[in-house]
Amino acid sequence: MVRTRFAPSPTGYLHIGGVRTALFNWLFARRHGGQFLLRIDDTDAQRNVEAALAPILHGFRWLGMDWDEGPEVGGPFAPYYQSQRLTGYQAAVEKLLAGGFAYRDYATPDEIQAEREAAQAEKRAFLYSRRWMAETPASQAAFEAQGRQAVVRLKMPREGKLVIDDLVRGKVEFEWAREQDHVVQRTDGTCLYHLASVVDDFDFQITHVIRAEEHLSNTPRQVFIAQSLGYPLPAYAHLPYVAEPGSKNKLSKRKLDKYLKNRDFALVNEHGVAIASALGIETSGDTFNPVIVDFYEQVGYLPDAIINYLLLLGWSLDDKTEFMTRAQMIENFSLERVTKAPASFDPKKLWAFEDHYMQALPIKQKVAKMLTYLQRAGIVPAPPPCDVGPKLTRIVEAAGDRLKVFGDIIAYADFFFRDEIAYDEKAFEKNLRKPEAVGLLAKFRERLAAVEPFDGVHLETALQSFVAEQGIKTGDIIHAIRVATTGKAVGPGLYDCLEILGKQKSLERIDQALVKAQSK
RNA sequence: GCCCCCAUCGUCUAGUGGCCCAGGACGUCGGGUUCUCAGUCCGAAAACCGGGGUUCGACUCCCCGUGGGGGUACCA
Repeated sequence: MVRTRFAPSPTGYLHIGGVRTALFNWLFARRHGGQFLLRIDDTDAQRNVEAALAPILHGFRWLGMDWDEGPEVGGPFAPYYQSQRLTGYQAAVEKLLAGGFAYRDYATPDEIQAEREAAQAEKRAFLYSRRWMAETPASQAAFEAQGRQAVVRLKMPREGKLVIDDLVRGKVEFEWAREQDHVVQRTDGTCLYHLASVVDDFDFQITHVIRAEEHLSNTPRQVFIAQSLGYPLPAYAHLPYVAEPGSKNKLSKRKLDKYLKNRDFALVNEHGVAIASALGIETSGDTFNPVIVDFYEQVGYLPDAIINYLLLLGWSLDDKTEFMTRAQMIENFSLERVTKAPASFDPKKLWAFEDHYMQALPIKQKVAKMLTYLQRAGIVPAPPPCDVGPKLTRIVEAAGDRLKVFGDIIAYADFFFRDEIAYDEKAFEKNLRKPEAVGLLAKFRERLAAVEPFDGVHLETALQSFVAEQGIKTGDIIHAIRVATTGKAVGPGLYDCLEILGKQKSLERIDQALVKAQSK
């Protein structure tokens, strides 16, 4: 039976790098028909854990990574919150102490620091002298009489070595004598992460600890704790971290300013921020950006695109497979094929996956989802009038693969639904300021009024014959019509635009543009 | 300082001693198609960190550098 876990801290957001780690855990568990659980590392958390956890759980659900045990779903080993498991940690500390695997230490932080600095000055590895170690009640009392307070430290072995057979990295060796007597319990009685983590992994019967490589160096002390407590060891797999765009530095949420200097990152960010602004979402600070999963949900990316991209960030099936369904991912995932080197996050490639998945999405689903975006942006009223559906379907069809995320519909649909039109002034200047252009547009307006039925085929015929008669090229008139009727320089095919707009509205807009063109 | 991990095109990667004067994808550049944009089609440029070994033969194995990352906390 395989059991894996992901242990988020309730921070209020789900980090893209964390999702990658969670994904590999989830995939591995599903691959082997095991369980994936969520444990909440909230030992040093402040007041509102639930509020800070909600966006994280929401993100997992949105991405389709279900957990078999953990918050909200419970499970046989509940509770899954570390803050509620303190007595278990305390018991473990007692056991360590009783077994001689740990000791009460009365050194002050300054005294430890002094020893550490002395070792460094001599260029040798620091090893605590254990001068303030109390092993008997008598020495305890003596130290306490001096007003000293105790922490509990691990009494690490000082000879031999540890060999870990890491599922990603292979054999990794550590000399025990290089390992510190780490603190497992503070003077105030609270326990530290490593102890808690090991106890929980045992209690939850975790078989495979799959986590970021920053924990590789921490593994010896965890192994020591586990062995001292008589626990069986889980298998370990240390994943490379996710690096910054275009660099090998670890991706962190704190360096947003730096990432925004990366062209691709900035582009993806701006695109998302524009959509979010139209939706009235707060986009300031470091709560809304491409490092955070919520960004993608709000802007309207597809979970499958995110997952597929993340899957390939540090893992590959072979030399060519890029796109995989969930079932294929589960069927093929293996830790042996995880890369050892860090992989940098490339927003442009994520964008390419999004593009692919969006184009593959059935039109009905696109329309349904995009309608909610138009409503949220206030372009379409909340219970939509019944004619909106067919019209929106036409728009989505006409826009085609220009729509990369659901939120893109806002920019493509607003001129079809809104009465007033916002002109791209630059395009207007270019195409509608010259007298010839205005003259042609005025002439074509009359031609347009006679087109019947007002559909793509007839519109094209009308325009082509007009062009032939006038002895001009299509390009000489079509841009003027586009700007006049849609306000923009780019967009879906013009015949589609006119047809969707309808004759009346098309003529009105041309008239309006002619007035504006001649005003100035 | 000490310990550990890592190193193929700009990026994600394939490669487990000869199939590699290194393959795929994203991106980039050039061209075709087109009313714009998007797309699509065709084409191009683009990498084995450096130095020593081992071997008939190294991207692949070993050693030494160099570079990057992590740990060394009464953080997680």
